[in-house]
Amino acid sequence: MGVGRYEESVGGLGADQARQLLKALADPVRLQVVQALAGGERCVCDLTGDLELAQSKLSFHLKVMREAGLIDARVEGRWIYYRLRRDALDGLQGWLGALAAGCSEPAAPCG
Amino acid sequence: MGVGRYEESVGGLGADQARQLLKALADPVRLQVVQALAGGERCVCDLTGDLELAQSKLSFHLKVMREAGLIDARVEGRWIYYRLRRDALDGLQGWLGALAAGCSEPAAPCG
DNA sequence: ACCATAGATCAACTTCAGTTGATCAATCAA
DNA sequence: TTGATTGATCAACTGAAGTTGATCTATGGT
Repeated sequence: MGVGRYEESVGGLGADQARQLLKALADPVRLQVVQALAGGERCVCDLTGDLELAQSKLSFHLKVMREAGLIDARVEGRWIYYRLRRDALDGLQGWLGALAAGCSEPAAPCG
Repeated sequence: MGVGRYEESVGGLGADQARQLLKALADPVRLQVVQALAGGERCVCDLTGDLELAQSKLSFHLKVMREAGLIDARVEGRWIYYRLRRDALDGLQGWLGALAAGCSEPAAPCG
């Protein structure tokens, strides 16, 4: 069988969606942002100030996270509020759960 | 053979541990390996064959995953069996759950 | 002892993600 | 309208992460 032998999708999320989300989370700057957003919605100007990040830097990372589906934006006047997407977090949790489900099977001896 | 260094018995993961795990998962090659291991323990030679990866390439990624605490190795004769660490997957799940818990709070208006 | 196989490691190379400073666009207040 | 502020975007630069092919070690079979 070779290619395609393993399920390309587990736990409701496609492998590629999961990977985008994981990648969006796996950066130190973005992790800071995520932790700031874990307490609730925040506007960009607050994030810039609290995290002491260059504006273009923060904007770059917000875009990565948005394109991965990890966060959502809401425009209000001239401010933009970002928040974590629960469906993304829940989806990843489910994906991890599916991985964990079968991972304890012993190997077929390889001799 | 070096053992993973993921050890946190109680409560959630530290942000840095979580980030190491996320990074270990957020690579296309490593994700293939993870999905192969999701069905249970496998030896390296099987992985090399099934995933059609260069041996040094696979070895590199296995090392990254091992150092992140995502997988464990077991030596048996001249074969080495790898498997996913349940504690790592469970830890990440819990970490995500903690994020999701408070993320729906509305923002304090920013004017 | 010899040889074949499993798998780790190394150095050279390449690629791509993140940083930086600048500029652009949109909104609001005067 | 003008000017100030929010935030996105762009191009040039940098460095870390991944790839490749070679070599090295250890184990087991003959």
